Amino acid sequence: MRKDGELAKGYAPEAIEEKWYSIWIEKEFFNAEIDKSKPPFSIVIPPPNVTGSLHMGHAFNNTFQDILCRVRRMQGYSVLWLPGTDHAGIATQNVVEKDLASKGITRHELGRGAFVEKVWEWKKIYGDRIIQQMKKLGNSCDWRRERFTFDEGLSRAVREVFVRLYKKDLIYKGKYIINWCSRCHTALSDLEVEYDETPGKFYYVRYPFEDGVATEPFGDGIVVATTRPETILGDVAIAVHPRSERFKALIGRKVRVPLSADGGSGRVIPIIEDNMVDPEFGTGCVKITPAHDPNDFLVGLRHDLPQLQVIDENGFMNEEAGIYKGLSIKDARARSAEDLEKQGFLLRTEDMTHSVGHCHRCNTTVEPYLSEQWFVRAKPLAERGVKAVQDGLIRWVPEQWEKTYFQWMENIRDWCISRQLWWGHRIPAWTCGDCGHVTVSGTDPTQCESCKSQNIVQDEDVLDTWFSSALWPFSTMGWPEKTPELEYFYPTSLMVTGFDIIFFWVARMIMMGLEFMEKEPFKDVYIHSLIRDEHGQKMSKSQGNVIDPLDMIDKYGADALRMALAALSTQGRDILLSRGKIETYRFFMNKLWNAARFALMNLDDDPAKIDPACLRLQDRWILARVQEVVEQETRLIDEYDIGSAARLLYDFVWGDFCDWYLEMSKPALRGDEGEDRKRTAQGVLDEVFVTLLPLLHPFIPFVTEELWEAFGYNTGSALMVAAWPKPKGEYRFDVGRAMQDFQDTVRTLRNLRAEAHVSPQQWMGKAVIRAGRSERPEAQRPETAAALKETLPLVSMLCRVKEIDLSSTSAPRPSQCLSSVIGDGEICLQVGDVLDIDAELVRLKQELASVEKTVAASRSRLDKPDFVARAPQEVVEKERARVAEGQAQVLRLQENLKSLSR
RNA sequence: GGUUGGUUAGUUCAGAGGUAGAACGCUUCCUUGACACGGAAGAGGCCACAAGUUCGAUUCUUGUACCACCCACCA
Repeated sequence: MRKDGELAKGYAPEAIEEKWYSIWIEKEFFNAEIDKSKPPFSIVIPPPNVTGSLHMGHAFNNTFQDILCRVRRMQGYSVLWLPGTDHAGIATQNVVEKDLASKGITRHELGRGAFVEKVWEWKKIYGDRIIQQMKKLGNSCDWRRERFTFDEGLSRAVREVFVRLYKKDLIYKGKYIINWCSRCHTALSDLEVEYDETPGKFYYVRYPFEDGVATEPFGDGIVVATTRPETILGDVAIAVHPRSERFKALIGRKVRVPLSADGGSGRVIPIIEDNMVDPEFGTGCVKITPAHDPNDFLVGLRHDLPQLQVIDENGFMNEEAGIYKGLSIKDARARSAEDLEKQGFLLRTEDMTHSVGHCHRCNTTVEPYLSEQWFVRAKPLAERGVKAVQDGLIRWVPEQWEKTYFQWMENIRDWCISRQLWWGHRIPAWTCGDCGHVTVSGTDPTQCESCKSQNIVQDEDVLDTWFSSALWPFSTMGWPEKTPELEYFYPTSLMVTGFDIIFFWVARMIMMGLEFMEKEPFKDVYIHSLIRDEHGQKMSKSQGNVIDPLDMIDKYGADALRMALAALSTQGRDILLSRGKIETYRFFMNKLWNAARFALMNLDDDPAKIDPACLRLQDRWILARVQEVVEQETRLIDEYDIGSAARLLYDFVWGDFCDWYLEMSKPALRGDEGEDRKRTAQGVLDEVFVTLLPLLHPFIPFVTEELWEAFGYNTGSALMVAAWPKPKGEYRFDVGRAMQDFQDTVRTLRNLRAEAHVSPQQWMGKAVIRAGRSERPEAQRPETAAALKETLPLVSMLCRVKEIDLSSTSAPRPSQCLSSVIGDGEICLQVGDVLDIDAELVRLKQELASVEKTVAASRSRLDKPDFVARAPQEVVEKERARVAEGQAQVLRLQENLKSLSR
């Protein structure tokens, strides 16, 4: 049953969005069922952090996935879109700590247990909030299956993976130099460090020879350039390049460290040779500080040097630093420089820039720090990951990202997975207080597996949050159990995410999926670009340039936001978003709404039928266009080209359908062309909407669902579960060219009118279309003449011309008219005394010049024998037709000029 | 140092080997029986630069410049 004329004049999203969302939930349309009669389609959502609220990046990412899920559902797939959230170790711990700090509490005052309780409380509030926000967007996730990376099932999966990797010797513990954030008080993986070019200083420091023997060309010591004089206290050697003639004589000699912990004379250290030294850089000699520099650490291992730590985990000088103890790194640097200078060891300083690592969560300078950590041996896992992509098991879209992935995977380094935090999966390893053996176990052990002692203590550390995210595609479906979900929905069909987490997440999911499921975690991985503000800046709270998706939904509706994000998306370029751009798509919603309103005002209760005999040019054209759109839309979606898919619908609805077809359908719908024509025009409207609404639904689910109901199409069920349209052969009419000519005619006539500044109130005159020049048969288009004849009343209506005649070009030309050539004919608009002869002469001359130019261009092409011989026949023909038509137009324009000048 | 992407209208961006498109902004006109969240007309571009391939390059290739991004190194 149609809602006859009940539609409000303007589209109001707030009234319908909530209503439809609860209906969809109530009817269980989002529920994924294991249905072997249908092909599966599955996506696991990139789980947002529980720390904050939904931002534009989430909205974009989710819109993309929802569009794909809704299309596949309509295409008959059994769709699983599995939602959830991430516990986000450091990020969440930081937020909660900050919150506590505002109340004057530290986590240490609370203790580990109570603190973790607090974080859980936080998670409950903010985790729920972000889920609510996803629902407002219209996400069609199966909410029954919502998971959390730190929930019971997933924690079990994490432990299982840890134990299995440990047993395979793919996880190990060791004392290595790692990235340390002294504020977060934890180790970081290489990926969690962001490097910035920072101004610094080179300190040129002299290390005197221990034996006091001066040696040319060095004098009584050698000079080393360093940016970190505070680490001199931790020096254990000086290294030079082995094949450097200049330094050869020095190898094996000893120097004295120019600073000491007690203020006296420094330790004696050897001069060694190592390939790591670049003889061209700095002074050609490097001080070796294994405990505070990653390269020096490796040199130290090669030469069996001691690891002397002088900086502690809080970023202060430690016991070993003696008189410097307690100074911050910054203060110690100044103080060492001062002392070196006083004692004549500092020769000079030099300004320079170098890149300095910062914690990507809190921006504190990251220190290389020596400590015991857990690592994943990444190489064997990465090799399988590379092979899977090479074998075509996983397809990257756009393809270029494959290269980025390979480069990283082929140079992968071991992954530091332990974090000195409280919020996260605790490492399932127990160290024996008696024998020192480490017991790693899936269930909490009561005794040491080696000596059976009960004196065992669990490792304090937790796992990197990405460790659990890496398991997301299968842990969410019940692994390590063999569940029906895994069997039916794994591997997932598609992963949708941003390029910023290819290494953090995508690569690691691939490695873990292959290792534990023996199958790739997803078949396609779509990498989208990032959302920025209208000036191309990253959106951030501190910059104040954040556009909150929830605000936008409140203001413009979820559909407008979704359509904007979809239509603005392009491959390989960031999306610059602004409120104005979203508003554009809000206007589109209103346009669609009003087109539907117009249709409903003109449709009767009983369905109209199309009588093929009553179809006119515009009907055939729009029906044929709809079939093309169905075809293209389906193809674009399959190619994940969501941007083009959205723009195609936008342009079709606004341009072809509203601007042209609806206007042209008005006389028939009014009944001006008889009852049969009215019924057929109604049938065409019906046909367009019944096809168009399903195509639009994945992008703008709310408004289309409302309209589907208003049109009465929802017999039995909702649009959300309607079938995806297929092109209909009976509507493939070949009328594109004729319609094009019709449109050109209308546009030209309107243009003439606008040029003459004649308003419709002032005057509705007569126009004559002169067409069909017999002496130029190659430039003739009989189908156009026929079509124009049929649609002449429409030309008159659209151009607001009272009277219109179609005549032959051999017929006499009307007097006192504006004219313009079109095709092989011309359009004359009789304007009577209003005609400004001088202005018209100028205009005609311009038109003549432009036609002559195109004719000349085509001619020069045709004059080249190579062109005629080598260009495809149809291109040559086109040029010939262009010349012929142009020549006809030149003649006509010359005639007109002559008759006007008289 | 290396990788990848970008350079098209005032702005933001599509685009395709065969005469350059949209949105927003701008100018003029129009409250016409769906829509002023609208309609009509218009102005506005050596498609960054250079060479090559081609009958033909804004489109393909290679360089150059500039802008982004990422990776590595930085004593």
